[in-house]
Amino acid sequence: MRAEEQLKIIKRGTSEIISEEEMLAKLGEGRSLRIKYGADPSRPDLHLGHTVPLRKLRQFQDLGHEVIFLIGAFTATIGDPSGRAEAREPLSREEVLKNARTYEEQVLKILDRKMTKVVFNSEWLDKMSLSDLVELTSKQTVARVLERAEFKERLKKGDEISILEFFYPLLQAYDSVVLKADVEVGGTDQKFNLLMGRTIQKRYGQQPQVVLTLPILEGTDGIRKMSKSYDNYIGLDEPPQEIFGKTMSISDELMFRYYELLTDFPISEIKEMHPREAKKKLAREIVTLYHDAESARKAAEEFENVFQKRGLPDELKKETLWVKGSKVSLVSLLDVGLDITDSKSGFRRLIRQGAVRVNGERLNDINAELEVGKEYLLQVGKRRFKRIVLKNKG
RNA sequence: GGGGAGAUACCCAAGGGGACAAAGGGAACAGACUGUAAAUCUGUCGCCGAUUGGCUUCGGAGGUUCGAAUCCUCCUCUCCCCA
Repeated sequence: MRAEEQLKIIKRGTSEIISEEEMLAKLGEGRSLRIKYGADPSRPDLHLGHTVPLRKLRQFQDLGHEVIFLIGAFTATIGDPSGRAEAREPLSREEVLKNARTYEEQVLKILDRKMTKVVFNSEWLDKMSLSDLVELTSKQTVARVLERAEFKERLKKGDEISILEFFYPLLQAYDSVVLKADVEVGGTDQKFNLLMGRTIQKRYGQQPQVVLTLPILEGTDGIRKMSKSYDNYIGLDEPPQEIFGKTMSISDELMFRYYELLTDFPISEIKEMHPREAKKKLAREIVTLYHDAESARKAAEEFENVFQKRGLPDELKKETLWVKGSKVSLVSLLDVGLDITDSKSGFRRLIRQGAVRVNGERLNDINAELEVGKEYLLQVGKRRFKRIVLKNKG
């Protein structure tokens, strides 16, 4: 494919390409480019936010380029300051390696295995000698590193910055030197680090990599970036119904954003649809991508059943709870294994607020009792259901 | 090396001896409204009981006091200024 056409495909959904001319020139060489993408294996559970760059990498692969998936085994033991308000806990080597394996598995749901080379930066960073390191540090100044917005903010706020963290951009840049990367892909929050790669590559006499940044996906709250620690994420490993449900709960505005960054559907078509139908289509598409079409169909069906028709989920397992006597208070069931809310106080609170239903009847007595020997359908809020059987343990 | 400021619940942040389980905001959860939307409004938001009760919590360890998040001592950590 001609370089211009490739560029057009690659440009879609990107935030910035530095620089487009260089990109075009590299594509024009007609060889398979080395596309670097660095991953921090500290949290191996991938969510939709991670899929944005991964999908971009896949596009490169489909155009015949090679993806070098770099696992920051070494750097993860330091801790990356990116997008963090505070210092990150370094990981042990064992944890990193274990996480990396899980990571790899999940990543290959999106990437083409044949076109992906997985490497660990510990391979070369472990062997680096002190003089190598000193040489590296001599290629950059403190002032330049301090330019990084992240550091500036933290300095201003009076937060700590460890010297180890300070090294991070340099090491990441050095990775690019070792890998002779042609392109490095990352989120916009990585821009500084990616650009550092260019500078350092030049200082080591290499052609600088092209930097390609992608927008950071907002989480389900629509405000902050998708992240496990904000609990606003949709995980790839989550069950179909969860993915479907979470997707349906996003705002309409955010839906278009998700369409743009997570699918290939043309936005103009989506805008003509009823928002609810459009959102369902999106939810089905996402479930299909990370599970399969059949699961997506089922999830949609169940969703309609539970939320639109106020019915019950399909698969509601019956749980048996063993209790003493002939009657028990509802709240006390938490003591014998009922897992429907965190604490008894919390449970009472929910009852008082009218959030609890037993066999479909709204309950408002916090001392309500259930009869042993019978079967009950418990519901807390809109989404939590439990079918239980009470049995006497004598 | 010297001087100063600070550490409060999931997060931010007030409180400077009793009315403090601790203001306010955010997040979260629930109710109303809906398209399970979002936005909005209302309520809840340490744990255990329940009618006002008990227990554990304000960086850590001790101490003063009838009584400490608040005062004292030591320790840990962070920041700022000076050298």
